[in-house]
Amino acid sequence: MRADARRNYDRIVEVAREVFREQGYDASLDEVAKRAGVGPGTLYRHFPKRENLLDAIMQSWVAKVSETADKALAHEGSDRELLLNWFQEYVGLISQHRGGPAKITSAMGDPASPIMTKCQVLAQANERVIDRLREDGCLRADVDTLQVCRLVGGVATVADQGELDPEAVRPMLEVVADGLLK
Amino acid sequence: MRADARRNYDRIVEVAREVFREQGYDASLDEVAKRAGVGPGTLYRHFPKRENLLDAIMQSWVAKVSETADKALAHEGSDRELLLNWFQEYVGLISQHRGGPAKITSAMGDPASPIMTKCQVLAQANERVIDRLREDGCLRADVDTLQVCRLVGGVATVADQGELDPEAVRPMLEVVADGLLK
DNA sequence: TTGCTAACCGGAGACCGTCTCCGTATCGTG
DNA sequence: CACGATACGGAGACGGTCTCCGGTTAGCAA
Repeated sequence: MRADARRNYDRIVEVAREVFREQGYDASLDEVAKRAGVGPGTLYRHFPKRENLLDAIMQSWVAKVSETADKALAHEGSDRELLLNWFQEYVGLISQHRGGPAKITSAMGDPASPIMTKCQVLAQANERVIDRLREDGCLRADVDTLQVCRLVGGVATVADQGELDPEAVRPMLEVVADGLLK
Repeated sequence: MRADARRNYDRIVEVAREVFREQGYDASLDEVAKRAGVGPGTLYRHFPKRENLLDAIMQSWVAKVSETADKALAHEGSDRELLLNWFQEYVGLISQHRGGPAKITSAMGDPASPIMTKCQVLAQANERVIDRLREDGCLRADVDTLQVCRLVGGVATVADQGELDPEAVRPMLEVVADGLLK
């Protein structure tokens, strides 16, 4: 990759992160290109689909995911608190910008999506937490980890679309947690 | 309202119902106008915003909602089965076309949405079921009916966006139900 | 340094969906 | 039948997506 291409690439990713945070995942890509000081052509050559751009943005995100799961697993307290705490972190991780929860949750099971592998990292982080609780024997028998992702993703999605604040989200996560625990 | 206006109005609603069913809630409105044999101007005069059209489409829906709740309440069986059955019906009601679950669930708490009153009907139907179970004393103390709508709506939303089949939805509804029941 | 070529840029513009404006046509009443 | 109120519909402005290709530049080789 040529140096100027590299510069533009990085610039676009940086700007896109900012624009998505401000305006959500539906923001105009031409706007991103304009702010990055490049033509639309340049943007679309580097990122043919919107999701490719999202993929690049999420590069640093995967490290944060694992790290967050580690912290959650180190949590002192009851199983319920551990699970609930993780769920809240999970919601935070996928709610970086508007439209994120829906996008990430649906990409999780879509092999055609460029961000699927990144979503898998999240799914694996979740699995680590679930497995830990399963070992403790406090989970119901038939708990499927992908289902857990979908449930928590669903809560995050409605919260995102309804612009709910975290205080309204917590009780919903409690219901999900209680439904999973023995 | 003039007779020709009435005719066009009805025609548009009928066609829109069909198009939304085929292509989801994001379908092109010009396409709807074209199929209905009217100009875009006519469509947008009758329905200034997309949601006004949805509102008209849902006219007959409200009756079905109450009816469905009645049937669910008449259900023979355990409390859990009653709740689970209602949840499944609920998901079916809001999943008539792609994009429906998200739209309806977020409109429920949005006073600016033209379809809010219709969503309230659904919320009230849900409340009837929840109240009935509360009377039976099988629900946790702090169950909020709006939260229940959001939870089930969230499950329906991820199912809609991930194109999951009903068999994948059921276990998620079970988790929610179990989290609500004592 | 210079010259060359593959790699890259960027903007004009095609395409699509939303929505408006206003000249024209139609209804239905007197 | 005539006339005013009402409604129609299509041309077109607008904004977003994405492509194509003539022009430019980086970086290497001599």
